[in-house]
Amino acid sequence: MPDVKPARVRFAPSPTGSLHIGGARTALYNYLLARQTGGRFILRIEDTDQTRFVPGATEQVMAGLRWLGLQWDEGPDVGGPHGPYIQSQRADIHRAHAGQLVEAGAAYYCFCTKERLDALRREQQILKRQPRYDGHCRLVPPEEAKARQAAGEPCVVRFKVTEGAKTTVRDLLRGDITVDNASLDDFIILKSDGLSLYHLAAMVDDHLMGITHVIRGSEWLPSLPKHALLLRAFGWDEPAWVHLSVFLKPSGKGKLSKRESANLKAEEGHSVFVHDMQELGYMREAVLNWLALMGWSLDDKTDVLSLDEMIAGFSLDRLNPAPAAVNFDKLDHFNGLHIRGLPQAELARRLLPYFDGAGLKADEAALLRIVPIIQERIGTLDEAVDMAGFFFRPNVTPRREQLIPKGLDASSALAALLAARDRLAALPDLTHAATEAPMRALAEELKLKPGQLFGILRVALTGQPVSPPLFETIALLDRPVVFERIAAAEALLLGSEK
RNA sequence: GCCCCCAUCGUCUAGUGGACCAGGACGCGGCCCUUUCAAGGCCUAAACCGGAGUUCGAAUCUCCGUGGGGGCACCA
Repeated sequence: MPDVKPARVRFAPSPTGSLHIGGARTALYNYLLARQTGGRFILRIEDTDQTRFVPGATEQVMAGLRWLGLQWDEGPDVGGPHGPYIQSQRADIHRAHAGQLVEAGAAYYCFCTKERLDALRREQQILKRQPRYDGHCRLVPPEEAKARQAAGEPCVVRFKVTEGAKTTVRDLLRGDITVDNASLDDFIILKSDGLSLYHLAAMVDDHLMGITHVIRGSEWLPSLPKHALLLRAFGWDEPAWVHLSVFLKPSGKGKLSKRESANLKAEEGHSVFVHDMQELGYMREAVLNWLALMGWSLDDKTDVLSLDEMIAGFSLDRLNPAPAAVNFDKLDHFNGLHIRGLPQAELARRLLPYFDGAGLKADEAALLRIVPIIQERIGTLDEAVDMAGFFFRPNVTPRREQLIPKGLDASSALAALLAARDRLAALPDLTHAATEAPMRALAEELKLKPGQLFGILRVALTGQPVSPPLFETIALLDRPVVFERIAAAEALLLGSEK
């Protein structure tokens, strides 16, 4: 194992929506490192901006992680030695640390109004300069600032970025990243409402929670120097920084956006949200496998991995820093692979909710009987309902034209159907072994291709042109049902020509 | 506009100076199997962004372009 020291890592989403695949992949990598090293996986909710708070989002994120099987060791609901794990409940801690920086001269109170700041920004935009704070309140004498702050004058706390210097931070995937401090402005760490901004809150909490590795999205890369500066001002050690690449749209052109992905689910049965995955018939194993391989690889050929195998084989230095376009075809492929890899009883168990959801009275025992004939022909779990729902419906409703194979007309199809019925009726048992030979012989007698005869029966018995193999299907249907459905098809073929 | 990051088949990736006329996977095309649909097997097409260096030798190192992405809030 490359990392022998137990890692303490965190997944720190803001409660602004449901868990999406980008967040899930970040959570996964954090989880893998924690499990591999015998460390701890911490869930922390970053809700310092109440204006963006979405009710229920925290629960949705937790549900998504649980569904994926990424259970956290410390978090809002399970607690832990470094709580609370909801950032808004740590406001006092953040405020005290901001005060500490002010005392140390590393930060200062800023009384600039929104109006002044807006005007400043506009001016800078017109001059085509990078918008940044001009350091106006740096000039307020500390005693005066303290007095004004104490008197209740609205103010924020800004971090004092040393001018004329450069800041270098090491990212595990990208090496040293150096920026000119001039490109950083004196950023705000505490808002006028007394709540911390992300930069301060995250660094204080990471330190207090003993975080050893910060694995997060690359959208944080530009503010990495700020975080390092903050940590250094406190005199704290830096964690190992790992900035993951973003996910791109399937076309590879542009970032995967939630808004643009809204139609995905309805239009092509895919979704960027973990909460949709189960409904769409995906298995957690497949989603995990798919996600893991977008940005990480075990070696040059392994593509099927269980969560345990990922834990065993994960390595930070096999992470890929380049952005990855998501490929839903590949998710489908993995899903099929994992479905086929499931023990039959387990697949039956997992299929049950989909039949329930479709209002079909299936049970595990019945599903277990049909699993052998559908397991290798479904790509998603919900497809089992389309494929085998007819087993659980009282009757089927074939379309008349589907009962008539290419090259035949209604009367010859009918004749074939009735002949097949008579042969089947003569058999004591409708097992696969008993039915196939007579049906093949019949086809030959009627000068039909086997597929033509079988097609008529298939549509009559299942109501659909695509189904599990015919003789296995007949064997699983109750005998009376077979003849009822044939009779119904007969009636349909006898009916009006159009 | 400024700052930062990234760059191998259409896509996900392997590749850490010679073992690469670049390997695997998805997808595509073809063949086989076949009662539909799948699954499975076999095969084909398909890439080192460009240009300068460094080196006996570069997909691998450096620089410059170009392209893509991210970021520049009292958001996270």
